[in-house]
Amino acid sequence: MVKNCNFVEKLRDLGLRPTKQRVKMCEVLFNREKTFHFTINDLVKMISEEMNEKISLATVYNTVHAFQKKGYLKEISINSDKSYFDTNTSVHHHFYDEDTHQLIDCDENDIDPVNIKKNITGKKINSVEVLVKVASDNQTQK
Amino acid sequence: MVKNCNFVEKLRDLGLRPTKQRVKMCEVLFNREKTFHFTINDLVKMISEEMNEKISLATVYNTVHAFQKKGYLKEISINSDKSYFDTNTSVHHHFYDEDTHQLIDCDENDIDPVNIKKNITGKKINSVEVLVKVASDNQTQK
DNA sequence: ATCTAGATTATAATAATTCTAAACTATTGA
DNA sequence: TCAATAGTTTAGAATTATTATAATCTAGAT
Repeated sequence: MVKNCNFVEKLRDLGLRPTKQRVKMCEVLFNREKTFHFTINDLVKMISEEMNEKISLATVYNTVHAFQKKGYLKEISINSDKSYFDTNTSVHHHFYDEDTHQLIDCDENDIDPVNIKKNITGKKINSVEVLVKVASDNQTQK
Repeated sequence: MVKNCNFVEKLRDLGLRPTKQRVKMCEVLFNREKTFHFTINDLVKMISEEMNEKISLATVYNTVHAFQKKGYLKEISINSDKSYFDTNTSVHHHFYDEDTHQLIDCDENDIDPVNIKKNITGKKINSVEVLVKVASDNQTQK
């Protein structure tokens, strides 16, 4: 279990004032073995269930966006009615199960490096993300 | 200029009743040299400006979704507050300009085929999409 | 021409997200 | 230490995209 103190330092390093709410959110998001994906709604639920804490929805939005801007969280490019975020900020790809709407991380062995041959003058590549959509194989393939 | 009649046939082939609204929407969407990307809002504007026609918002949604289900339109997996659609239904990838929020099509020469080594039992791959995010190269890189 | 399933429509409802403005608090520096 | 203040949090309202509803309409079959 990482001490709160670390998050206080981390937040300060990011230029974010280490408020009670932000530290709590860090604990919920980053005090884990594994990285994971979540929606704002998931996160609010986690905060109230795991931490028995209530943080205003507006603050959760603000903080998630602040973390994202600082590169502490990553938004996932899936078209959906809601936004998905990822605590794994490294460059990696995803499988998306269209049946269950589950998002599955790939590691570097799952997909070979993508070779981009196009170049847009004056622009640099910020990220390359592959999304592999999968669905049930058998029966009446829709 | 493709005759309406063709869209009537096309719609029938897709199992969609060729109503006035659907034919009009086909004209706006597919009577073009080039494929393009749009949001529902863009499309409503195009219909009213280019065709001087008014189609109910609900119908535009219904029809776009019907076209999508039939594979006549493709939804693009960009996380955004609104949904983007593409009249180019072939498998292709995108560049996304984070400065201008413009979406640029890739053709098959721009990105080498992606080699997926992961396999999920019982699931088949429906699509593989690469999204390359680019932004201004020079100055204060954010 | 009539019937009917499927479409269209205006409008209401829903859901995610952003805005607002008042209350609060971490930090600074006197 | 303590007040000033800039940055935060908050509840609730506002906004925006999308979906649901239910009445009306119409394409296609009989």
